Amino acid sequence: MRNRNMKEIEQRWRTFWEEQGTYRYDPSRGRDETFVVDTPPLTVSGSLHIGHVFSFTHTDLITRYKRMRGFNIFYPMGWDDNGLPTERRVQNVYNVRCDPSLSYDPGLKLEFGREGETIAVSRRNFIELCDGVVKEDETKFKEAWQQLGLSVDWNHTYATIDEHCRYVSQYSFLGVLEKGEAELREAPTMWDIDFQSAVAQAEVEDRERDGEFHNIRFDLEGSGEVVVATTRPELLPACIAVAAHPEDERYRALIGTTAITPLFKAPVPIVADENADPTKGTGVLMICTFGDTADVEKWRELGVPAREVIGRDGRIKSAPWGEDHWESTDSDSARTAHDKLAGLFVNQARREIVGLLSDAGAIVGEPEKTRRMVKFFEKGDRPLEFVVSRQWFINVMDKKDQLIEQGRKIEWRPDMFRKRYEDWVAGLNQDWSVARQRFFGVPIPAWYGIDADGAVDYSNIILPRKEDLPVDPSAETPHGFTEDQRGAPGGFVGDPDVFDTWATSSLTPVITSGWPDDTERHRNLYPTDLRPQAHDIIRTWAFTTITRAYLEDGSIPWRNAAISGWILDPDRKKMSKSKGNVVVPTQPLEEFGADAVRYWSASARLGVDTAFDPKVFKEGKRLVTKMRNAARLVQSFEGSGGEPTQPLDRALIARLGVLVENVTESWENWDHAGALAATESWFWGDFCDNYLELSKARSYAGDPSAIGTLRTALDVVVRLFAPILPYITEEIYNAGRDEPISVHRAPWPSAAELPAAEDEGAFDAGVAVLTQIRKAKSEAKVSLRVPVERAVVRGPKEQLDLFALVQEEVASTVNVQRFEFVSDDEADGLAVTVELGQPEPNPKR
RNA sequence: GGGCGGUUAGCUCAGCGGGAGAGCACUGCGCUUACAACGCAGGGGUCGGCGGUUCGAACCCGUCACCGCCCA
Repeated sequence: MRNRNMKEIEQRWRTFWEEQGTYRYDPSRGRDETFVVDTPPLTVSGSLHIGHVFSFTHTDLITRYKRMRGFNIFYPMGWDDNGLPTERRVQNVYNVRCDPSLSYDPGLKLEFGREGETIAVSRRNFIELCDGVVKEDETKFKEAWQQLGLSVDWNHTYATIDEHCRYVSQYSFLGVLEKGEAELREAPTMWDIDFQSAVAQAEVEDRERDGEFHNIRFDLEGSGEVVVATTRPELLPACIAVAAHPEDERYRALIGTTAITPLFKAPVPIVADENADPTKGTGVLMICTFGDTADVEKWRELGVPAREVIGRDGRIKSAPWGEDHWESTDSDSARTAHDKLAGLFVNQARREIVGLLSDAGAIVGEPEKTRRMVKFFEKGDRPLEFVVSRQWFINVMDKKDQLIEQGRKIEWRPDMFRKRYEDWVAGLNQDWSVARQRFFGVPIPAWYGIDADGAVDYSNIILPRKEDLPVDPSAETPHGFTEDQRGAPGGFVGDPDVFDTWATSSLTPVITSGWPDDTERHRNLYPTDLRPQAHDIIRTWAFTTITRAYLEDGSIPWRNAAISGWILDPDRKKMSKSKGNVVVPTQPLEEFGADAVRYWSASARLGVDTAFDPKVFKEGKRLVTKMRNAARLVQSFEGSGGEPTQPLDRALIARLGVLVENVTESWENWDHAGALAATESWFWGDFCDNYLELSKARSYAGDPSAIGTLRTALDVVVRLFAPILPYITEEIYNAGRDEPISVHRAPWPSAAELPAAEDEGAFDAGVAVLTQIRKAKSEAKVSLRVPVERAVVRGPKEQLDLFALVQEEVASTVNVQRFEFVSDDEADGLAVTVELGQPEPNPKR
């Protein structure tokens, strides 16, 4: 019943806010009175979970506070729709795969949730399907955000795949390229064999896997042998050196000599390497092209050509043993061995080569079980491989110090996340790989020339003119060429790749600011005031955004980074779809209402991971109900009331002033949880439990001082709660108003607006006596209405005098017929003894 | 292995140099003219262990243990 009521309230005020434009940004106001939010573009991948609600509410809280402080709020909304999550979803719901070699089918109609055989579709058809799915999801998400009461200005909405974002993304990239900070490089890159794409360091995670150390005997040139330990024997054909720690006495003499690989008989140098751990395996390891980042580094140091053995499909490639840099002292047996591996997947090849080595007597002892860390694409299922490919990189390795310095100019809230950022930047080991060999994304704006022989000349990069952006090089022709030159000698070929999602979402502060064309708007909106995000994407979103801003003009993109924690399941595990422990917000929003869900979010401090606990929703709902009831009582008294003249009323106002100051300070310190706790405790304790009860007799009698105090207190406390509970506060604020005015545009309360008043201790004295009488009745197991014939209050004279100021209110609240005071200056506080009378007959019964 | 957090009542969490707290759960009482989806009251914790600084430590320092996250 009340649920439906709350739902009606939510619906009514949502409509009101939209009609009134309560949350609209005013472009005519200057930068210093504007508060700009850099909203996270939410990944549109099908479902919203409670963690999103949590962190987005945090953003809305501070935004609403700032709005009431008089700021002109710029609070846009973004959707991150390009990228893998959308492609995956489209592949699943339509059961298709993208085949760029196919041509566009304008009549393609596919049923949502289609079963049966997987259909291959053209790139353009695939993108159209992605566009469709994304539109639907955006509508659903928008509905959820509005229900939650986010004070977003929906006139400023962007999607990372829309034309404007493609424009900004490509424009910015061309600028980075012009500055010489983007490069096309053929280099070993981490590669996901399932998604068939390069991935960046930020998207990689280590997972622990079982492995086995195999001890492999290498002959030494001349005579002798050395035993190499490896968990990846299938990389033996790619071995370009073996390494031991320079301090390892056992092998020191071998450094600088040459070993011969078994099976392939390739001569390889024995080198010193700090990375070789003498305690692991035999202490001697293989350097291969490429097993890991350390191999890549060592390979660069050695300056020898790579022997690539793993293909983009994850299978072993064939190799021209005996030719070029595939030297072997016995090419025939090398070819024979290699032929047995070619075409196998990595793990198959591992078993195969162990057998071959074993047959050749090159295995020493039994394999030793081990746990090892293996690199995976965070969304991938099979280990990453390093493959040599041509990729676009943005230079970051040479800017670590500057990027750390940029991070220090930003206020991180809480501050510990600055450290997280700095550690990530300091630990970078490769430049930022921005190209993805995918389909649904912002195309890389480049073509490459084709020379007279028909070969692509990657050094001849053809760029679009800025006025032609955004472009799709696969479908559009570069300026000065004609479409029939595509793929022809002397012609061009389009870069088939798209940007990684982060390459575009790193630009969110300028996507919304009007950059680069609307400079006036940009000046008013950049840098932004607030970057809200969760801590897991500091290495991606925060890092890439700081990087892009630095590369563009040396600026910091935002003044404050407010970092939300995670919502964990009750076992303190991160919620994730794959674990099946995700809570969707629909049910809590329906059952408890938006204000209660927001209360739950607001009760957690920034940066703190919190276990999901639905009891807090209940608590929030209880507070909402309490407010409605208290407001109903206050608003039921006639008249507007007057100035507080009674000691109790003046004390309440004084205490309210202290509360306002404390709560304001909490907000200024980005501590919404502290603000909520203080307001709630004052409202529930001082106001409802004590003041409301103590003042009742006077209020019912129409005392202007009491009624004025009630109205003032309610008005202020409603505004204090407004950022957190936007619906119920709007409802109370406007009760009885003919023309509604939004509380969310009302000024934030200040102590100065309150009538001057003092609290010398009468309130506490009254409450102390009140509590003791309540307790006495409770212990006597009688109703609070039972009269007290005589109550003796003993205590220091000073406190008795204070109590005397409010004794009538206490007497009427707990039905005391006569107070007696005993002065005792030795006493610690006020002590009350009561003599109870007979219960009055209850007229209702 | 390095870094960063955390460990406070049965649960979820505040407090961060001078009274050990809130909500929920539990117990008792009470339909008191805003509220029984409520009110009033109560029980329950050597604030992870051990050292140290201090007149005084949950709070500062050191150390250990366990949990989580980030990175190797």
